[in-house]
Amino acid sequence: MARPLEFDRPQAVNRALALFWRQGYQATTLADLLQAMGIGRSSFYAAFTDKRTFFIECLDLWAARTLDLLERARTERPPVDALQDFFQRSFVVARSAKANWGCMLVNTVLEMAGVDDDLAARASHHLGDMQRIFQACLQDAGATPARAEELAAMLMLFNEGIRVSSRRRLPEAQHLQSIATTFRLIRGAIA
Amino acid sequence: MARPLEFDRPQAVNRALALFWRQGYQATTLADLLQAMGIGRSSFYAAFTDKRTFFIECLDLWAARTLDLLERARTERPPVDALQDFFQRSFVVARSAKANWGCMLVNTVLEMAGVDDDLAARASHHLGDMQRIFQACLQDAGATPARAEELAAMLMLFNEGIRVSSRRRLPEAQHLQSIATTFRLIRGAIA
DNA sequence: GCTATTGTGAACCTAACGGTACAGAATGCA
DNA sequence: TGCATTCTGTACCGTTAGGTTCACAATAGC
Repeated sequence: MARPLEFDRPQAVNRALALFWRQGYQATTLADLLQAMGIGRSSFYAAFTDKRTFFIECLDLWAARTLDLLERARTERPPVDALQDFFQRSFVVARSAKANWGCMLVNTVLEMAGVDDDLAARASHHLGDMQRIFQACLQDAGATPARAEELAAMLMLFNEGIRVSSRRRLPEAQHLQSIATTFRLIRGAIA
Repeated sequence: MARPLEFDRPQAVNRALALFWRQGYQATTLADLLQAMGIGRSSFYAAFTDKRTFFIECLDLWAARTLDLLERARTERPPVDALQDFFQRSFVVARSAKANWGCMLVNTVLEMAGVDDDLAARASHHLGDMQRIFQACLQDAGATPARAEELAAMLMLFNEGIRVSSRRRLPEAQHLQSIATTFRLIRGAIA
């Protein structure tokens, strides 16, 4: 038939995702995206419809990867260790990649609430999925369903908080300390 | 000499502040501001220099009011009650005013980090001031300085988290529950 | 090698942004 | 009443945003 795509789609999406993650939806212009992805305007619109649709694709991808990371950890370690590792790892990885941009879902909720409620709701929905995995882990660790639900809610609150805090360029030791303290409490509350 | 200002400056600032608080800096256009404030373009630029400068004025005002609220509560109630009331009140007020827009400082940190780092740093600085009051309250309540510092950090994390959570339009009971649970832990950790 | 098909780069479009210029209206003072 | 001062409404400006158009280039099938 005709020519194949000339650019590496997954790679281009990854580069754009990093931009959206760091700068948010509004502050990321099409020119930014095109330069980072190394493609032209028409290729972009042919492949991704428009900026907003593309942002949703990136957001969903970010969520899927994060949930997958969590689920994978759950099969490899004791459930609470998996959760604690999930938080710690997100800081270690962020530091080595110099990509301390928090949680894209949290960022999106705060940026878009009151501006584009559908986008905010979508991000919020993904956070709900995350919280459900938290709850499953805690239940696996022996918490009663009611207790697991309560602790999962607290853990999500902690997640939202530390992702904000991590964008404030505070000493990193504080964050690791907070994680340690929080999980000491969690472990105590399960028993 | 000449004419006095024809508009009510504090009122105009309040109305603009509400817009910035709800929509953030980028999503709030000059046209939005002018309409809400009920003034013309030239009056705006004569009185407030430009959009960014004006945003800083609103941000600082929001912070000053919040810190004042906190300090005032501190003189009227036992220190930990004052803190707990501060959080609870922010939800009660927000509900009655249908203004559940979280914390303008948290919103700004997340919106501007990586976009306008000076603005983000300014908001972060105000959060630091808040945290110092948390710490003072906890110390007044009998915590050792080291313990007060640790708990104040956790309380700031909780603040950042619940302000994100409050923009997700979740059932409000969950938030009041979280406040109660958190302060049960705090009180336990002081003793 | 010819052609139908499809991806691409560059020029272009409209709308909206933040910000400025300026004429005129409203005041205080003589 | 006349003048100097200053605040305000409106028109305007350059820039940039997201999005479209279209001619051309590159491929696969014959």
